[in-house]
Amino acid sequence: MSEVEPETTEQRILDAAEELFYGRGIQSVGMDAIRTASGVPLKRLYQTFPSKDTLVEAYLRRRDARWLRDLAQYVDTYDSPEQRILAVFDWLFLWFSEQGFRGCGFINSFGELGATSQTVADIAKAHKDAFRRYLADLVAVADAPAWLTDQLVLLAEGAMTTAAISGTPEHARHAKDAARTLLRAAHAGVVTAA
Amino acid sequence: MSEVEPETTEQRILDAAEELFYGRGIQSVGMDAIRTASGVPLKRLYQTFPSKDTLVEAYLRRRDARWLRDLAQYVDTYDSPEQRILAVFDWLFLWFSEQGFRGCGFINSFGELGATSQTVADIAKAHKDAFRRYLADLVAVADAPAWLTDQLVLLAEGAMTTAAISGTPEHARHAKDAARTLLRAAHAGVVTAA
DNA sequence: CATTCTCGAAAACGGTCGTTCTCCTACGGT
DNA sequence: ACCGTAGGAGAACGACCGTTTTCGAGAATG
Repeated sequence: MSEVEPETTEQRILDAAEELFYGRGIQSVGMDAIRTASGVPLKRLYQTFPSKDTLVEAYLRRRDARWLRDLAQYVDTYDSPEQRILAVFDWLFLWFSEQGFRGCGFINSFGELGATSQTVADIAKAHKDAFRRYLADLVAVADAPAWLTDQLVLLAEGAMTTAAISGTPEHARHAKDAARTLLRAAHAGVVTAA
Repeated sequence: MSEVEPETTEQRILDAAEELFYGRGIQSVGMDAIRTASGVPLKRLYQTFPSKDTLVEAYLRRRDARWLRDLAQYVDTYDSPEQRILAVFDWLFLWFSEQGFRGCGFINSFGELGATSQTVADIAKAHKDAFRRYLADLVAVADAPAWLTDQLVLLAEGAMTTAAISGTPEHARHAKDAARTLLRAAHAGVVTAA
């Protein structure tokens, strides 16, 4: 019962791992760096996560769940279906403005390890699918055509990578502007087939 | 004068390096794999590129130039300013459909090494800037407002990452549909301010 | 107090990687 | 034929990394 700190060992490891993996890339971070950052000795670290691969997997899964939860919490502060769709891009702006923002952790890990690790590729795909399903719900509630979802996904994903590489959050505003135009066009029944 | 093959040593190295770096990620590829794939012995490899870092840099620079050149060549087969803009997304579809497509090499290398190597981060940024300038030209010639450029960039970048992770090229079509809608809205003078 | 057990710090191990070096073959010039 | 040199194949080296093991300092128990 020496639980002085509220944080469990697993959480301390995952906190350190997330900051390092996200901030520097996965392969650039050794287990020793995670040990130093978390203060958890190597022995206990390997008792909690039997390999670096499992730790990477746990990092991605926790980040996946928290990212979608935070997004939904923000969107839930709006009522109007149209505003809820646009709120997604406001939330992106807040995220892009955070110190240490370095793009989408799943796009980054897919680019780094997707060809090597099927697990990482699958988790990234599942994350993007979940995001797409969330947007599809918002679109359905707003009575917009289903294909608007695909367009909004592209704007959001494009904003993430562009914001990461350029280092400025303003691209979320541009995405929101475009989303508003597409939303209005969809509601107006403007069919954009060739 | 034993130049039987038209390829120079440097080209053979870069060809092998590009296929491996792009296909598996940079840190996952050792110099020995490049030696095997290129058939160039290690000694000559290091005479041509004094370190892995310089080889990575050369890989990125050559890919940058060729990518933009290929895009422009395709777009140049169209005359109408509007069709030239939309042709960008047709070219993306062709690119996404190529065997071994694994997303944008610059987004990938930025996610993997951008935090560690300022050089890689700079090259990725320069590549995206050049792409943006190219789109800005197309937009200007089409007499569309400058801010349309920002929106088109987001659609293109989003299509790249979404196509990479999902593994299907259709997202280029969705991006083209959205681009057409945004282009029409811009020409109609629909202001999308809040 | 003696003993056993727990646990953290750090050394050690095996493998890989970037880079250099060695050795050997083959050829060119005289 | 002989020698010098270039060039290629691969061993070698030093550093690092993921993982395991050792060692010693306490705490718990009799």
